[in-house]
Amino acid sequence: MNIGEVAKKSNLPAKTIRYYEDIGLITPLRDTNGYRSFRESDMHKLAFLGRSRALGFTIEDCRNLLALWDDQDRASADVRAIAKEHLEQIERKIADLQAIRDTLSHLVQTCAGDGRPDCPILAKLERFPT
Amino acid sequence: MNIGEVAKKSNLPAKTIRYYEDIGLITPLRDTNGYRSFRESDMHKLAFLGRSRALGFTIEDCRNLLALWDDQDRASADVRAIAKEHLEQIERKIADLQAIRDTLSHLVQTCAGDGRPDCPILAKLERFPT
DNA sequence: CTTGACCCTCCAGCTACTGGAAGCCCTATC
DNA sequence: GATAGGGCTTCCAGTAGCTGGAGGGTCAAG
Repeated sequence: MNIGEVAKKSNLPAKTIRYYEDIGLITPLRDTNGYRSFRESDMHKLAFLGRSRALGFTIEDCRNLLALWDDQDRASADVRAIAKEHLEQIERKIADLQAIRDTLSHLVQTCAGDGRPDCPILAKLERFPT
Repeated sequence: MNIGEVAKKSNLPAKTIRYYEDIGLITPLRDTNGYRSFRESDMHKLAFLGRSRALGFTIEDCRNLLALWDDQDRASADVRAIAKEHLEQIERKIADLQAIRDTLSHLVQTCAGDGRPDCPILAKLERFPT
C-alpha cells in the first residue's frame, strides 16, 4: 500500500504518517522506486495511533502504549497506569477550564456590549486578583 | 524598575517579559547600561497580560484587548465580542475533554490493572470506532 | 579585587504537526 | 515520443508561547 491509500484508510494526513515514521513510531518498507510500502501491521499501528491521539494521549504515551501493545507479556497494570495518569490530567484540565469559563462568562454577562467605552471586562482584567 | 523586580511583582518570568517586548506587547525604556527600565504603565500592562493569559486568551487576543484598553473611545461591544468568542471556544474544549474523559474513565474502570496481559484498554484502542 | 547576583543578546528546543518548494515516478492520452 | 496529471520523495521553515543555556557585561558588598 502506498501512503495515499493508507492516509485515506487510517484517516491521517500523509504528512502526519511521514512524521510518525520520522520519529520512529512506524517503519514501513520501501519499494525499489523509494515509495513507502505499508504492510497490514503498519496500518494497524496507525489506526491505533489515531485512536490514542484522538483520546489526547501524547506521542510519548503512544510510544509506550504501542510498546506494551506489541509485548505479549505486558502487565495490564502498566497500561492502566498510563491511562489513569492521563485521565487525571484531563480532569485537572477540565476543572481549570471550567473555572476560566465561569469567570469569563460572568464578565461577558456584565458587559453591556454597546457603543459606550466603559467595559467591565477590561476593568477586571486590569484589577482582578490572580 | 529592573526586570527582576517587575518579574516578582507581576508574577511573570523575566524570560516571558523579554519575550513580550520582542513581540511588541510592551516597550520598556532602556537605561544607559542597556538594562530595561520599566515604568508604572509597563507594569500595568504586564499585569493585564498576566490576567488575560491566565484566562486563556491568546497572545493575539491580548494584543487586541490591550489596544482596546488603550483606546479611550473603544466600544465595549468590541471587547465583549473577543471575550465571547473565547468563551465559546472554551466551552467547546470543555465538551471535547468531557467526552474524552468519559471514554477513558470507562476504559480505566474495565481494566483489571493486574499482572495479566489481557487489557481492554489496548483492545479498544485497537478496534474502537473513531 | 573578587564574589555573586543581576542583566544583556542570541540561538536552540519544546509539541505535534503543517505548508511549501523542488524534483522524481507512473499512467494515460494524443 | 511528448506531455499532462497526479502521486510520491526529501528538506526547510513555520506554527504558539514560551524556556533553557551559552557567553558575556554590570553593579554593590566585603
